[in-house]
Amino acid sequence: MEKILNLISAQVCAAFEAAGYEASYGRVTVSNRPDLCEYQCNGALAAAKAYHKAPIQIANDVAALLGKSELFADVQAAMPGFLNLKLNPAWLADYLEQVRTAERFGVEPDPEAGTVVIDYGGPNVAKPLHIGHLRSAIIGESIKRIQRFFGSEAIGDIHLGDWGLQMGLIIAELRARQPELCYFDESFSGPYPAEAPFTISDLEEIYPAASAKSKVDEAYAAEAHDATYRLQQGQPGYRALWDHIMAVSVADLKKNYAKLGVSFESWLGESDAQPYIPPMLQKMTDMGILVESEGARVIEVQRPEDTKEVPPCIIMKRDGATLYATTDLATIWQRSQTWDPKKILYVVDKRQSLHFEQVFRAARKAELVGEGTQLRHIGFGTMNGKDGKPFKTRAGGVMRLETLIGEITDFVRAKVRENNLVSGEDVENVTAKIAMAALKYGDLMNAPTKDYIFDMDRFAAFEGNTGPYILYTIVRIKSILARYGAWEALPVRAPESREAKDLMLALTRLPDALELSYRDCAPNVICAYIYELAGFANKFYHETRILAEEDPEKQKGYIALIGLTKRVLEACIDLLGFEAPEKM
RNA sequence: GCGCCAGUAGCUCAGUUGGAUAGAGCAACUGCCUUCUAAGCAGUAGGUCGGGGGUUCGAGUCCCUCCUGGCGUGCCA
Repeated sequence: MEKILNLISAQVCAAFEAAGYEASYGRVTVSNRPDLCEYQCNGALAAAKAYHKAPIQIANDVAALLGKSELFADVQAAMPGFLNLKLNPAWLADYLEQVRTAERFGVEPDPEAGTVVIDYGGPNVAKPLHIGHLRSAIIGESIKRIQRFFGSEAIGDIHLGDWGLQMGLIIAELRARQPELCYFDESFSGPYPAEAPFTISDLEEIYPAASAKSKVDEAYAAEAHDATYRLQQGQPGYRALWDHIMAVSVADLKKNYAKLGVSFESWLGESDAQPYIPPMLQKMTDMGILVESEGARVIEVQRPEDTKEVPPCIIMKRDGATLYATTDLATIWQRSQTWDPKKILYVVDKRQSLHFEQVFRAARKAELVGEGTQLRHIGFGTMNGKDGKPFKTRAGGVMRLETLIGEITDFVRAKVRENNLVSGEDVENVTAKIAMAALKYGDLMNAPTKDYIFDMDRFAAFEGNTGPYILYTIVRIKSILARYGAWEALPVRAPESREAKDLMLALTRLPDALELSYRDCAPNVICAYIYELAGFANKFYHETRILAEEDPEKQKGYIALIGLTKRVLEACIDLLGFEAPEKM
């Protein structure tokens, strides 16, 4: 359905035209002076120049015409030439009743929405998830849900880091520790054991140990490189070990992402892109774009219009090995052939922006995607500690995701018990929901591209602009609705108080917030919106005795209003990736 | 060196295509619970929007310049 600002603007534009001015000056915005009006139009100020007239005179002309409109309860021209508008309460109620009964609150889907692949995982196998993976997972999951809301067929792709030197390091270290294993016996003819010779805990210890050793021990590093090479050549024992590493690791990853409420439709990894590499290289060679440079094979991606220097995209190293960019390009080709997506979105640390710029340009040049396919890097900022430097634990290490979730959960549980509104088995259920809201909202409220300070105390506060505040608002409404009874069919009624009208006006702003968050892949816009909406809801709640209201018609109106508010808030937090409990 | 991003209240951050008096939260202080959940509501205090120029009726927002910080910058991922 048509957005309220467009309906209002249409009226004002018509008035401008009727008064003898260009219609486009009639564009209306939400007021930045809520004490004076609800909507404003600044067109008279802009028109003054073109018509060589005092802005206030133009505003007066238009105001006189608008006074008759049924949309407005009040129209004022204010110095130096603002048009201040207040809506007719009855008209507002009619509009909101349409919103209430419409599919998806009347928000129009994107007619251009197609298949979209979203890459928001990137965890390395054999390494525990740490807080560096948090933003990608949380932001990516939210963007996926927003894409779906607007009609996209969204595929979350975890894109596992399951290939390359890290795997060689693990294999080399396993070989150093247990050389007697059959995987290292080249004469072994199989079959290899079904059971892995290690657990996830072993792997999580092995990888960092091997990585550290390789940095100081050149011979060891060479062995790791050799193991990587042999694995990539398909040596059976190494391949069997790799299968074990994958099975153990993926099971653990699934468990941990599930705890976060994050899921993926595709569990492919870098290894799955490998078969695409040889034909891709052939294609690039045939096209004549794969050129030799300083011993490496590269694709030049500098463009004449560039003001900056863009280094070539290196496809093959001097020693013939492929690298990160090669795999990413092959993955693009793979995705393109598998899903033919309209968009591929990468939710990856913003420090990799140059890498993606190079890869995207190379992909275009090599025609790995159709021209209609949008490639976009949604770079997110670093999570810093209170000192402004990348977040570290007290011991100086990287904090594991499990630890973080555990700490927040413990805090919330204590608070839930203290509150005493839930008991028994519900405690854990409610605790988990609140903890997730605190964690996710705390992250998503920041613009993705910005670095932000990760402050455990702030997550623990739960006052003000936090996830629990949003949940609390919903829970209070739910509590009233539960006592009232059937509320779903009650129609919206014209507001009689300032608080009711403010809440209704806030509800009409939903489409703008959602569309902006969709366009910019910015969940923070939704956070800002629901914080504002929750504020108006709490003010209304505070000023209005709902259940004690004696006039049943008035009461129905109140119930309809908070019912719609609840539905909107719940729809929004669903897009953010969390949900509200019944009590808290 | 070059490129990108940032600098707004004590702290953490909003601020849509330039519009009226620059907004929140936290921290501080003051009120409001025998009444639908006080994880709430109302209020007080706190600002040369990094500095300097410019564009115009009007600049936190656009242009130039300088300062400070972060990140990136050909064979790691």
